Amino acid sequence: MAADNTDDALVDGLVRSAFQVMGVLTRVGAEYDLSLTQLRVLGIVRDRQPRMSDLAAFLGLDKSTLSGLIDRAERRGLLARGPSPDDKRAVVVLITDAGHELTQRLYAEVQDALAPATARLAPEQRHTLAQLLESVVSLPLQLKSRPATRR
Amino acid sequence: MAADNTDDALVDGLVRSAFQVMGVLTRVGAEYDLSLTQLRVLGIVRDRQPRMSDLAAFLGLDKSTLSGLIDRAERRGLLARGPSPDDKRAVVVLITDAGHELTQRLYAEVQDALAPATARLAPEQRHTLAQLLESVVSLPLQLKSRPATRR
DNA sequence: TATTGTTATACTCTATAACTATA
DNA sequence: TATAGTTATAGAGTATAACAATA
Repeated sequence: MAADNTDDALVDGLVRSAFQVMGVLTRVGAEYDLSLTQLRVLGIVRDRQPRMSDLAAFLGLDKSTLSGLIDRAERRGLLARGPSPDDKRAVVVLITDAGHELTQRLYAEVQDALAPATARLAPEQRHTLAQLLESVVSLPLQLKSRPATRR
Repeated sequence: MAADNTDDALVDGLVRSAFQVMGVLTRVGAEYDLSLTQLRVLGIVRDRQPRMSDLAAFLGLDKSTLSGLIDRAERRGLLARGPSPDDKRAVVVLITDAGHELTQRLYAEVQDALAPATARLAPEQRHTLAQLLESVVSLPLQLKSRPATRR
């Protein structure tokens, strides 16, 4: 509840860097007519085949929202829907070849767009920052595209 | 163009932490029926009286988008419009008392919501992270709510 | 009965284009 | 002529509610 100056500065830095990164992602996405959410979906589905409901939960969106999102990406040939092997109600989301190519291009551009910002740091500072962010980023949200171990 | 593993990890950390922070902001905002953008506007207008066009430029939005945004916030009594002293075409955005109170509550909640994540770091690590983020966050976008020095 | 996904509906966010008033 | 802001319009993103199919 109580917060000292360091915490203020940290929260401020996290929030401001977040807005900056989102600005970059928004701009890069816009070049390809992709929203932030579409971009994120592509990044997630890039190496997973989640079910609609899992993806919705991971993104914090309603399933109905996801239906529309996937509809539009599917209409553009970036994603596809497929049947789930173990549940006839379920639908899994798949990335197409075109979607995969686009995603790779997209993420390379994000890296380039972020370079001017990260270049302000010395190599060992970049390393430190990467490590600290890794610690801060929570991993509680996990996509169980393949139930790893049933307990 | 070429990017090594550290850069990959850094960009990944920046992007993931950005999505995490945005998730927190979205959730906190949603408690008060405020979008991310509304939240951001409140944070900016908190200690500034920008003109509509300056605010739009800062946020990277079209002026027409801002008209709607301010309309809705004004309808809720959080913001108000006022005349610009030096330009009869211009409109300045003002925060109301209610808006100010809400903003303070909001930002305290964001701090609390982010605490579990930042608490994973030791105090001196928090300090380091705050400093590194400060270096990374660019300040090229400046709101000239009061033209500091005309040149 | 509960869960998965879709559809209908409504509101916010967003941009483009056309317009008014002022510079 | 150019800039500041609003309005009309349209598409995307979002949630709620109601529904069909499957568990």
